[in-house]
Amino acid sequence: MNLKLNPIKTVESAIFRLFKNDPKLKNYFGEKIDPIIRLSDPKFGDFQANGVLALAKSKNLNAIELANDISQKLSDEEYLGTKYFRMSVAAPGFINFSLKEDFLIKWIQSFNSIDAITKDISKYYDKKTIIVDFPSANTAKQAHIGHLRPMVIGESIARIIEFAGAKVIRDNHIGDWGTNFGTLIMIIKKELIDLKSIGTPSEALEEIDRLYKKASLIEKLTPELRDTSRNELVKLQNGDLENTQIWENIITISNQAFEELFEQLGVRIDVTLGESFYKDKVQRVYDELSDLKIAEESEGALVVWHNETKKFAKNNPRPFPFNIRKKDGASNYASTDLATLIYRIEHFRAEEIIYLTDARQKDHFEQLFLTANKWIQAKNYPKPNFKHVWWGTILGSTNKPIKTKSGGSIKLQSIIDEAIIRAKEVVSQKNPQLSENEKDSIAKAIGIGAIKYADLSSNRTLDYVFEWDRMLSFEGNTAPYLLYVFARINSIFKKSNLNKTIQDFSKLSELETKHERLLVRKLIQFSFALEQSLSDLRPHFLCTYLFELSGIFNTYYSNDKIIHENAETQLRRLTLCHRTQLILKLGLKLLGINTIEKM
RNA sequence: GGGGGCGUAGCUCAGUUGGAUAGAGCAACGGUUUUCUAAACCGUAGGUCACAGGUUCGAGUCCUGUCGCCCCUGCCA
Repeated sequence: MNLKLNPIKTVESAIFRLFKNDPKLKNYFGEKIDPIIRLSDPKFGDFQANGVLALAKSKNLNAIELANDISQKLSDEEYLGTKYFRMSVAAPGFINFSLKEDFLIKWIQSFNSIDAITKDISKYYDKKTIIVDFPSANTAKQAHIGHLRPMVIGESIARIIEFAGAKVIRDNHIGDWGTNFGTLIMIIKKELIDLKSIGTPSEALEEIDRLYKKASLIEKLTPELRDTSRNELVKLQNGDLENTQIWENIITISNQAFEELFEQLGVRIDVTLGESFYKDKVQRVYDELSDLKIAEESEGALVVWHNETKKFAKNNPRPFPFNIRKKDGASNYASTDLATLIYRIEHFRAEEIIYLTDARQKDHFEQLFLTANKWIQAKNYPKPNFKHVWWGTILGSTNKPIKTKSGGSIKLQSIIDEAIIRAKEVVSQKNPQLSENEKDSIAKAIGIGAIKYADLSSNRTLDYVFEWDRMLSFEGNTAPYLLYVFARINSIFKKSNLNKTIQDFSKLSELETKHERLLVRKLIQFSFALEQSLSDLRPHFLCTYLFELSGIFNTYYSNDKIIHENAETQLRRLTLCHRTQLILKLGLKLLGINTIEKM
């Protein structure tokens, strides 16, 4: 048997082979059937094939008889055989599959390292070039809680598809070319501010943020200043040296301040190409889309209608065009996104582009993709896949979007700081004997891990409620609970005299207890969870799995003594600890969460 | 007005894309430690899956309608 990480694949390919080779089945159903194999309730087995029911129905056959026929044929050595799988049929026509002991052992022996797992899973994307557009940091403004989800979800998705074999380019598409720069330059000149002398990047950014708010207020009181600002913006756009210098300083400060956050949150960025980079590339968008008659003038602006989609059709009572050039001739979000998209195809040879934003931008991306596809088709450009990965809002305890008491947005840095402080309080309380350094590094891992895990563990398309006590709790589906299991296993290895970095754990002796078997079966389900997360780019499937794995490990731990007088038993149980740790570390890594050796 | 999302236990959430008797965690109640980290484990209780129809062997999941909440709806990104 060719062992696959995911045994469902093995079962599936045996069924496909059967339907290809068996003349009777092939005649009746053809080769393109879907066996619909799913995990099943443990009392029925490990997996079940639900597809027989539909097949039987399509030809008016007795489903149980068909299921019996198929499962009997699968027992042939040519297909699944009987060494590794046990099959049974249940009403009204399910085929149940159980993994036999030999399979459990063989699987554990085969997938004994990250490399072994990587080798299997990297075929999923097979070196496809994928641009992940995140976290779209803004400039001249401090990061707030709204930046949390793009950083956390984006990083996790990037890691997951990278692990699945994609060549990932993380492109931070910064908003560095807005009208706000006129206002900022105005106030900076007016107050003779030297941005470089302010302090650290985040302090400087805070000052810029404050200056902008102040300037907006002044503009309201003295409208002449608004003209000054507009004039500064025009000068900037025309390449005025002094204004360009100020603009560059602001961008540099913003990027540096964001990098501090990326560093803390473990976000990696490959390229940072903002709107300013595309400012000389939007003309091509206007030209080509106009020439192709994809875009047309409307109320002075250049827009794209999509008549095949009711919502974006021209004859809609309340029209909703894709506006790609404002009536004053300026570019906007849409023009830049189109220019960016073409650049990514031509320069990066992107085969897939994943955009990460919140739910409110769904219409924009629907219009963007419709427009891009028409453009690409007309010009015969290479056509990548487009995906919009979106998410809901972070809510406060009142079930309204989370805000500070005064109604402002909460700074991302203050969230991180508070998480670490809260985590440290708990660590100090639980383990007062640790050194201050140890407490700090543990608190950092737990605090940041907790924020991230809270964001990732529920379905991203839903809103979620931000609750400190829950995310930092050591009970339930939380980062601390998972991290604890990891640390606990470390402690076992320390107590045993086996060095897990030297020992290869390549053999596994016969399993003895029910908890050993349950743990192995759960370990085997890893790839299933991973593939679920991959198929829809939803990390919460992986979270749910890791939580369940941890629970099963804890049960195992409290029932089966691992440090054992019998050397063989001890080695086997330590091997299971080793694999649990392997999967936990890998899974958490894919979520962007660092493990800690002790806590 | 139009479009989209959501509604599952007191609370926070899962529910394997239509499968077998709807699951966790918290909170509540009860139990487990001379033994590898009790930051753990085990148990009890808690449900008209918003409501009403429909589709079929089979619906929390798909379709229609109703109610409720949230978001988007021409030049912000």
